[in-house]
Amino acid sequence: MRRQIEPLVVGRRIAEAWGHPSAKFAAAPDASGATIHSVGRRGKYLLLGLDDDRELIVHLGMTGQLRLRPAELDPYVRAWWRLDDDAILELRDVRRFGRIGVVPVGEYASLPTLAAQGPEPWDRRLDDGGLWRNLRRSKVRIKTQLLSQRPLAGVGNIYADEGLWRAGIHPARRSITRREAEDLLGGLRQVLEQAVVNGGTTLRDYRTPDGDRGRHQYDLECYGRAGEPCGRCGSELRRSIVDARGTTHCPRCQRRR
DNA sequence: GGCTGGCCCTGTACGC
DNA sequence: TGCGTACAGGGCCAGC
Repeated sequence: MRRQIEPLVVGRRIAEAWGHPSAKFAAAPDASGATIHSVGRRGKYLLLGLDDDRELIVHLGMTGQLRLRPAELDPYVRAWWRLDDDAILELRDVRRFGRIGVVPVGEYASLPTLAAQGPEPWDRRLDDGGLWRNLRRSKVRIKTQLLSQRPLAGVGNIYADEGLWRAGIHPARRSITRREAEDLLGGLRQVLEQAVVNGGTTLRDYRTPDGDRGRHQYDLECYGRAGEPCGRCGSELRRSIVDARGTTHCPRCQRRR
C-alpha cells in the first residue's frame, strides 16, 4: 500500500481534510495546509512526512483501505484529504478499527504500540539470536508476543500463524529455543516477502489502493485451513483460540511439548 | 511493570 | 423470510 500511495501524494499540499468525529479519526484535518514530502512505513503504520516537521500517521486496522476517491458515494469513508491537484485521498474503514494521528516527527506517545514496537522483520539486529533475546524477555505465549509488535514489527494474525507453521512451533508455547527463533525469523521473512509480492492477503475486505484484491490468500499454508491436511505431514490442521485470537496449527508439526 | 481480558465496531454466517 | 446471536481481530486500557 505504501508503494502505491507514494507517487499519488508526494509533493502534494493538503488543501482541505475531514475526519469522522470518533477519537480514532478526528485528527485527520490537523494535516490541512501541510505538504507531503514522503511516505514511509513502520510495522503496520503508514507514516506520511509533512513539511512542517510533523507526520500524518495512518493505521488501517483490519478493514481499512487508502485510495483515491472513486465516483460513487461510500458511507464507510472515515477520513479524507483533498490535495492541491484536486485528487481526494480517502480512508475507507468499515469496522473502524483503523486510526489516524498527526504528531511531531517521532513523537508517538499517543500511539503506544507504534512507540514500543520492535525492529522491522528484515532488520539485522534480529539476526544472531536477536529475535530470540526479544522473545525471551516475556513469558507470554509466543503468538501473543508476535501480535504485540514488541519483539518485531508488522506481524498480524495471519502471518503469525504462517510463520509459526513454517518454523514448526506451537503458537501457545511460552518459550522457544534460540534455534527455533532463527527458524521463526526465517519463516516470517519468507511469508512476509511472498505476501508483499502477492499484493497482500484478501480474505474479505483488504484492497490495494487500486482496488485490487491481494493474491496471497491462495498461498496460505496454515491460516484459515483448519480441517484440511497439513502440506508438510498430511495431519489435519486444527483450529483453536490462543489468547482470544483464532489460530490454526498442525498438531503434528507444531507440538506443544 | 508485566500480564490478562474486555472493549470498540459492523458485516456476515448460521440457527431457529 | 426474518430475527437474534456469534464471530472475525488490531490496538488500547483498566484492573489485577
